[in-house]
Amino acid sequence: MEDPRVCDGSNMNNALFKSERLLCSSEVLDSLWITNSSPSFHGSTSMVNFENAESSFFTQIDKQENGNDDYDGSFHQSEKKRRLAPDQVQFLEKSFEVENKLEPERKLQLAKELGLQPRQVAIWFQNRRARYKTKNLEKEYDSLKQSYDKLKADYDSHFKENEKLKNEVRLLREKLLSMDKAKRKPEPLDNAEPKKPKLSHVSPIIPDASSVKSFGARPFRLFSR
DNA sequence: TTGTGTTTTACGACCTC
DNA sequence: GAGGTCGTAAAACACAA
Repeated sequence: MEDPRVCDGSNMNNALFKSERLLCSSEVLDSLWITNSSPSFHGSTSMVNFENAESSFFTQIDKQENGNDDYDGSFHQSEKKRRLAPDQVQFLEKSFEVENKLEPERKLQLAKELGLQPRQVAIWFQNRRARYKTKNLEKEYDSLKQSYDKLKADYDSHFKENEKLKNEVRLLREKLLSMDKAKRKPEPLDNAEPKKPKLSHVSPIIPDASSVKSFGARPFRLFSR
């Protein structure tokens, strides 16, 4: 199996991520963790390259600040679904590369760093694992299909060869048979009577005339006196 | 602009440890 | 019981017409 900490480029919109996604090591993530007390994604200075997701980031932060540590039941009902900001996604991707499972402590830390609900982080990891699995299955399918195609090509080629050889055997057998026939039955000479087969060794079924005559000359008598 | 296909976020049901 | 997968709904997004 492939290392789950791969960079598969699912975040296609983020050029920054594209350029960094080849660095699949824990150092990558470590470099993203902010060691001082201020969360790395709080404040406008951290918001670069938001493209179309402009408003979501602030909304997420607001939610986190108003909510408690974990899932706020009213959150999903009152708010519309919003995409995470590219920066948040990038950070989560890096974290996923390091470890695709999420321990509670890490979940809380990521949530704090990103200004998200811990539940959102958990769900993001769940979905990310699902995407990873799907991608892996596709890869596996492609590889299996390749093997199958190769095997089938081999089989077809061997099948053809086999048919060819079988045909060759048939022709040779026919040739052999006709040669054998020719040996047993040579061509008759012109104007010659065909020879009768010799039947000397065969007992005659019908007795000849002489034996019948002698039998009749001497009448059979059962009781002689 | 709109219809449509794809991706992402979020959740419930169920499973495993 | 916590956290996992799986299936799915729905919002967000991309893009052709």
